Amino acid sequence: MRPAPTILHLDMDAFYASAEQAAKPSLRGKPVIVGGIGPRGVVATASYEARVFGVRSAMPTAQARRLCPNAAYLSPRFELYRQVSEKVMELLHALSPLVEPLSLDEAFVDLEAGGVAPEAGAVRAVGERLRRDIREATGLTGSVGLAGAKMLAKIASEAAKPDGLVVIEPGTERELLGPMPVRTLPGVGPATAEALRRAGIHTVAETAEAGEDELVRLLGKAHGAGLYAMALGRDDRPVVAERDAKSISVEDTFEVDLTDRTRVRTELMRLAERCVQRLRAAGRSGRTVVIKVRNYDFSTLTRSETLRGPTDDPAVVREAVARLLETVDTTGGVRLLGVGVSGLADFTQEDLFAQLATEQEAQESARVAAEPAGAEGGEPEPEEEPPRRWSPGLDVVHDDYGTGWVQGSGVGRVTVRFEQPWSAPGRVRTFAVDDPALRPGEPLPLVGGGPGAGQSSDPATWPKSLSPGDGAEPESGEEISSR
DNA sequence: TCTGGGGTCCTAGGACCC
DNA sequence: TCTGGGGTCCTAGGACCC
Repeated sequence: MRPAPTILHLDMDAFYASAEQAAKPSLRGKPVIVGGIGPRGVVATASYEARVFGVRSAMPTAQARRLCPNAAYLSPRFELYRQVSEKVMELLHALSPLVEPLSLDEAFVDLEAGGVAPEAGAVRAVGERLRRDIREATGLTGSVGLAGAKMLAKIASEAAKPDGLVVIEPGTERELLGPMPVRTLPGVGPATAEALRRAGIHTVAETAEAGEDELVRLLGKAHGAGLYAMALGRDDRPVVAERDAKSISVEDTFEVDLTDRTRVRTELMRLAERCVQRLRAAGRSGRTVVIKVRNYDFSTLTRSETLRGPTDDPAVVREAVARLLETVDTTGGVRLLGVGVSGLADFTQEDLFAQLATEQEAQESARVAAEPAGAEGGEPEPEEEPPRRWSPGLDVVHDDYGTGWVQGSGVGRVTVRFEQPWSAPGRVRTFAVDDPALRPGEPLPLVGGGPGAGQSSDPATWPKSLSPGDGAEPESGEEISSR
């Protein structure tokens, strides 16, 4: 516990939903719900207008639709959220070298390490200026908590929401925490709260009164001792800058349970492929392969296998996944499948055969890719193009009407609203789902865009295609002259 | 009401080793 | 006759967080 409130916690307000409202003028002031759109989706973020109807994060989307049928239901656009997040994190790094991101929209900052005077007035001024800078740079609001410990800074930012700032002066924390429900403390979820409730413990003060021994008996060693310290307001955890990931995983929930064993296998192979792609993109390799299977009744199991050395070879991971699947009964129906890799290392060191095979494979596919289409004499690759999916909320570009977003689709039609972050609310038009004039777009900047700011309003200058590599190739002349 | 996707940390038992 | 103690690794499951 520091003598001054020099730990800052930033939490962006209803982040995904606010970003969507900033991007889509017609949604400002209206209930917006971002999350899974399908029959088994859940709410990621509800705008404050939607929360009035009782909609909350982690609620099934089907339930949200009953509570708030007139909200806009949008698929998440992580590309946009990442862009905004990067701007926010930049502002935090300007305050201190010690920044600990917790997610795209949340982070701790150690202001003491940033040289801010350890005094309430000074840290408050820094917090208020940060909030102004964030609004200016992103158009969004964030709430700030300041305290002498992480836990308290986080409780403070929660109390500050929305669009506020709260300082907890060291010395006042026990008085403040005492009457709060145990669920306020970090690490107390439904299960812990229930265990405590059965022991007659409901508030933070009662938790402290129970004593460490009793809490350890109820909750186990690490959890009990940790909770006791928190209840006393003791929290010396340091702010630690970004750590390397310890595992990478991907998973899919299916709209309808899978019963066909072959289908289960092919889906797992697809997931293995996606997992390895992410592993490689991160420049990592891993030693333990995990599969996850959630059954029709929501019971979930995992099976894992540790290899002799770390790998990032898709074939090696696929084979491990196939072996693991053999140990699982899937006859009841499978709701979710997942593949993960842990035991991550920074480099690959695997058996020579697999290494060689991978390299040969890569050379082969590079050679094939270099061949002009149809040069092999056989019929050209069918190039199976999956049907376009127009998820609500996604960016699109139309040859004549410009940039907009998908408002909805069905029965062969897609409805698009044409507006930009800097425009007035736009008009809606409907097209055939396979209209060649309509194509997927990219998120537009929330601020600093608009006509005369680098973003032309003339349709003739809009990108004709966003296929990978298009327009991204360096000019060959540039490449040569740069050597 | 019927439960996402991406993570982290902890516990506990058995194997194995010294 | 029958049994120590501890450390580390692996596997599986569970709680929790955003």
